[in-house]
Amino acid sequence: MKSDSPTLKIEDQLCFALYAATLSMSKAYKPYLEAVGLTYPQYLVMLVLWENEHQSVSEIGEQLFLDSGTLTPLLKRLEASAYVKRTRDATDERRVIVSLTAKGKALKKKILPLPSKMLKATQCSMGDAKQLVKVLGDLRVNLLDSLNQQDT
Amino acid sequence: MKSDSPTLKIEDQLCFALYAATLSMSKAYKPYLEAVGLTYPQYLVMLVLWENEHQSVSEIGEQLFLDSGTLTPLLKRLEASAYVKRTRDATDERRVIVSLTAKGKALKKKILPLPSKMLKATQCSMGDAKQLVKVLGDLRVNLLDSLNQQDT
DNA sequence: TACAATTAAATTGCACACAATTAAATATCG
DNA sequence: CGATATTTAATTGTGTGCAATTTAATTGTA
Repeated sequence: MKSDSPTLKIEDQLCFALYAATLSMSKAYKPYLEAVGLTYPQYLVMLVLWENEHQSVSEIGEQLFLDSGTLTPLLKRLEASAYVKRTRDATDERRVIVSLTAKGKALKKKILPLPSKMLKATQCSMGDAKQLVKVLGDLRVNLLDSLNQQDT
Repeated sequence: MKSDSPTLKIEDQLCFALYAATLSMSKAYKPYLEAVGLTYPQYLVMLVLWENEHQSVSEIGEQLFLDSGTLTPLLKRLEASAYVKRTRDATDERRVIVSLTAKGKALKKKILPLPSKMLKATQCSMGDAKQLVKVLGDLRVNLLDSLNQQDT
């Protein structure tokens, strides 16, 4: 099996395979999330908050690799939907603490069966999915590392 | 090795691993694409046009899984950058044919080494990358198929 | 041939992503 | 203590994605 040098054909591009898979994932989630009034990135924020119900904007951003330019308006929309509330940290007024409301906490139970539904949609086994999560995590780390190495 | 049922932990989610890897891929491409005045989605359109230099908006959209709402403004920006031109199809005035300009064709040579640079950034072997492209392609197909099956 | 149905892009409106800047609060250092 | 630097969110502006609608052109059909 020959291992040629990379081409410019769209179907050979790892970047595009990733891109298209991610868009299709978001589309696959959409009907379920629309039913509870969430967008896909808002769902990711809720996942992070279900693990720890009080977090600053930057703590949420570190886990999702998103900055305040993305999160601030998204969190305001989540607040408008009554899933979270935003309060200034009394001990450091620069920080905004995002907390789950009762409605936000209650949503967790409703969402619980979703990952299993989506796993089924992927047609992956649990083992396949776990391995893919690891491969994609390594890929992310390597790509972000490459940005911090100014040489080629 | 136990294969439990899915959790809601963000780090276990395949959807998030995909999402974060895609964002990091786009960030990794950015310095190279900025140097030639392209965004990442514009680069994907150029890849498609380098394979076939005259295509309608919908033909481009079929390959990239994007619709006219996304492509029309993107193509206008590519036209403003003088990489493509847009003309109505004389035999069917509903269709807009997107074509490469001389500048657009010339860019191909400059971009040619990029996939190999990016492969290096991923730290994947060519074989790893090819396999991942296949897995992600299957995933995309399965996810989009799941949308057309109205039952659970 | 009229005329309804279909098709292809464009448009509109909303929600991300993200770079760059700003503003406010806190920390640091002379 | 006070000036400066740093940190944290918010803001601004650009460019996607995508649903829903609109407009124009073509096709199908009675």
